[in-house]
Amino acid sequence: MGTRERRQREREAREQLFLDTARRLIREEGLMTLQMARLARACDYATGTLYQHFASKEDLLVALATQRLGEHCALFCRVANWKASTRERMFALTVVDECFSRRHPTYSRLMQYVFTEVVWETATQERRERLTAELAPVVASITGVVEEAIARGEVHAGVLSAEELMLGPWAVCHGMQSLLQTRGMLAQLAISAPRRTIYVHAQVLLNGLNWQPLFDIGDQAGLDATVERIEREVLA
Amino acid sequence: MGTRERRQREREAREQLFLDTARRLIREEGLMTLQMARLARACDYATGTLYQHFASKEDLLVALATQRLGEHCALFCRVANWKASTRERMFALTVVDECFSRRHPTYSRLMQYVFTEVVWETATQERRERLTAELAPVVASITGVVEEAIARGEVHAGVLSAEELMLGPWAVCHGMQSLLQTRGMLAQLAISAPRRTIYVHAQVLLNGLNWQPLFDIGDQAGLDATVERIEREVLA
DNA sequence: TTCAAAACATGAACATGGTTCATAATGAGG
DNA sequence: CCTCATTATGAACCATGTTCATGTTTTGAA
Repeated sequence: MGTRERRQREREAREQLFLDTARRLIREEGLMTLQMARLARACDYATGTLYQHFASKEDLLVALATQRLGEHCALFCRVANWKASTRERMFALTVVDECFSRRHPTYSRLMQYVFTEVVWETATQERRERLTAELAPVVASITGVVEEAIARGEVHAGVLSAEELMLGPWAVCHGMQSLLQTRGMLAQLAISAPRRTIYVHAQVLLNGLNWQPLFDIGDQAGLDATVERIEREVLA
Repeated sequence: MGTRERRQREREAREQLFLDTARRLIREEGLMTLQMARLARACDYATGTLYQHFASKEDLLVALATQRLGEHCALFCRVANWKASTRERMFALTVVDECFSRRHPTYSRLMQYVFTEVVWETATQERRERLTAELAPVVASITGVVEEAIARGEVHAGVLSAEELMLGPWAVCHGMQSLLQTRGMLAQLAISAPRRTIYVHAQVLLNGLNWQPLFDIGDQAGLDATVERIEREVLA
């Protein structure tokens, strides 16, 4: 008698429906106009039913972010296990991250909002933990790449731990995207090729770490080829 | 007869009172509990009076951010005009930024929130423009440093424009601070010395750009001395 | 000094939208 | 078919941002 299980499955399917619909509404009408009552109605459920799944609006947003973050982290893990040099893998993280953001335009805005004090502190502890839990495996994977590079002598960590070391590429990638997406910033600066700028600076940082084999920063064609190869082999 | 002027001055003083009190309330009780009615009451004014200064709550927040951003940019301009090598000045930007964030702990959280779609799009166009206007001089100053370095042959821009080039150090600094302040991130990673990590990566990036004179990344004492000197000479 | 008009301050009323909960509907087990 | 537990419902509730009719103050001319 699988009654219990069937109910459970139905419940999960409904939760997914709420999340998918919320995502659609956000995509179509923006984050700020998302309304709990309208979301429930759009799914043909009452408001109260929605609240059986999510303790608050903030909770829903964190859940939404967690789901996409899961996909995001899965991509990173794939990069970490990619058959390529440690240097290429480190760079591939940036490429993959940039492509993921481009494929999901509302994702980074949602993330930015979710990590805001106003949202984060209002969400349930459980939701917050479930989000941060997504990070653990990816941190482990990437730390693994860094440690492999250190062991092979392809990079010299110096005073930094493996985790402190990987924070650099992460910061370049995250910071650059954050700046470029901030309205009124791109207008201020004359950035003709934002993607290329991100990639170049990612390579610059790795060169600065003396991560072997060094990349010739002036080699535009080589950079394009590398990016193209990563997209082909990792994002297929 | 300076009646007109007196009224104007009183009006500005009141606006400042609102802003200062808002800042205090945010510092004491957090961003999310800030209430317009309570803020007005705390200043011994009616709610409506507050709305004669700020079109909405979001407007108030943008105004608040603009004010601090003004101080922040002034510091950056001071760095740009500091009597030191271009390399030292570029690095000093990171140091000054980090110190400023530390001195004003609620500032970066406010900024993060203000640049959120939900807040930014809700604020008046005028307020937004006034905020972005603060950036123009600082972008010009720093671009000037970059161009000076290029002219002196202390750095080779390659395919990047001066503005694209300066985006790198900016992104490292901003991205690193953003990551470190994101709750549940620091817990995940074992970062023992966040400040040092920021500084090292800033130097790494500049080395990667081949920005002369190169810095010995392993030289912990030299780094400390440089930071100490910047704090003394620029932040005095 | 007086007074009409303009400017301004007030805070109760309003509007919006997140959240709850009394009630109704459902369906499982007997 | 009945009973009871579980779940769905959506109108009512509540917190807060915003407005606006009203009262007050200031201004400048008579």
